[in-house]
Amino acid sequence: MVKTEKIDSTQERILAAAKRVFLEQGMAGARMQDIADKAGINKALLHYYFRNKDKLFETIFKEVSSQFFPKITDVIESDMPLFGKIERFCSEYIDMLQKNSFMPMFVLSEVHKQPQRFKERFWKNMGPVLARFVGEIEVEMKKNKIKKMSAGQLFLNMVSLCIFPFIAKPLWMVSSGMDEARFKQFMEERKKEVPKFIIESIKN
Amino acid sequence: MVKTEKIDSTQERILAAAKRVFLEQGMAGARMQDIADKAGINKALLHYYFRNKDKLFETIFKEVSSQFFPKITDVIESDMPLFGKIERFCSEYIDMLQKNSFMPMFVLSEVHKQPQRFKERFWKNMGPVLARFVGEIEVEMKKNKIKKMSAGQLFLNMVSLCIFPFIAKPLWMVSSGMDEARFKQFMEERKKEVPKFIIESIKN
DNA sequence: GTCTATAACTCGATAGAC
DNA sequence: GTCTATCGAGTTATAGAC
Repeated sequence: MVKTEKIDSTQERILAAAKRVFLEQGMAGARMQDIADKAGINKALLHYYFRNKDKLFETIFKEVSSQFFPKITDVIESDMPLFGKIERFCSEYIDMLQKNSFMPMFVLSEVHKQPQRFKERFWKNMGPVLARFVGEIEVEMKKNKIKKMSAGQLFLNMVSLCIFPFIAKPLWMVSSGMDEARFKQFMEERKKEVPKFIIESIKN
Repeated sequence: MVKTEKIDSTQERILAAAKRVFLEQGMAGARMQDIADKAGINKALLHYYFRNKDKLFETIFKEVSSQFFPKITDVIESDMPLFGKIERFCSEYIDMLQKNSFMPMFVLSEVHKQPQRFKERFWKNMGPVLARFVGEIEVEMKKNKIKKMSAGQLFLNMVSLCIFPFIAKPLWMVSSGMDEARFKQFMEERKKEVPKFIIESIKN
């Protein structure tokens, strides 16, 4: 080996720590000290790697939100029939969120504070793909393959059913008395239940 | 008049200002100075009325989250048939959120940070009511009035469809290019669309 | 009750040695 | 690259006059 890759480099530990802290606390709530502690270094070194908090946040937000959307692209771009796409769209989405259940809260609460920034940096790729999906739904309606309704409303229904449970996760767990394992199982069932629920509603 | 009620008392102005600021910024992002300014007083006086930021926050959170759930109680406790309840549950809920679109983000992001606190202080009243509603749904399923599925999943679907659009409002507006007026109209349509969508899916 | 002034503190950021 | 020490801005909170 000519080059030694330090597998657990300082930079990587910083990013991992920052991700945890930002996802849990949001930009305003996160503390550089806390990130430094979790990365096992001190604040000065943190600033050495990422000039300031804003740049660090930016990096994490980019990473997180670029994971968050694009897997979906594959499904939409595929040549499956619509019901198949809906099934896979929902189950893939829920699956991804199960592995990253902090993401929706994080992304949404930051978009909520900086909508313009989000639009400029993250929407340009994803927008057209989703627009195409909505267009495809409209075509199926015109052909009377599915019930006629607003395609925008239907799309919003779809993402609501997938994403909301993860945003409401702490509330739901506390309210229903579910523990982590039970919640996981409940979401597992949802991968089938959600598309079934949707298709049941729109099929002719 | 024996007693003069100062209709726009300092305390009330503080609470109104604090509500605005906390709803927009969350606990961590809100500044006492900002609240004081919006209330037209200074920080010292703010501390005179509410010993510290935490106590002030607590008060607002209590007020906001106690508005957030209970209107729903009336609908659930009424003696309408199930489909009627679903219709009114959704339309009332969406209506309430239209007037307070910051609430869901606020409540959820704080519950997310302090789940236990929420459980202890705000769940005791609402829990049983919602449990009764879910129970009623189960009964209708047993009687084969509606399709059989998990009543918990159905209930979660219902609240997801109502609440999520308001959480995603900034994201949705940026993505779809809707302005405030168009979004309002879109939500107006949703008051009919959501219950229709649900009932279409569960009816026999 | 309300104000001015300021203490006390938190936190992001930098200087400078190693 | 990494550390210790410290600065300085911004905030919460209090003292004390009116």
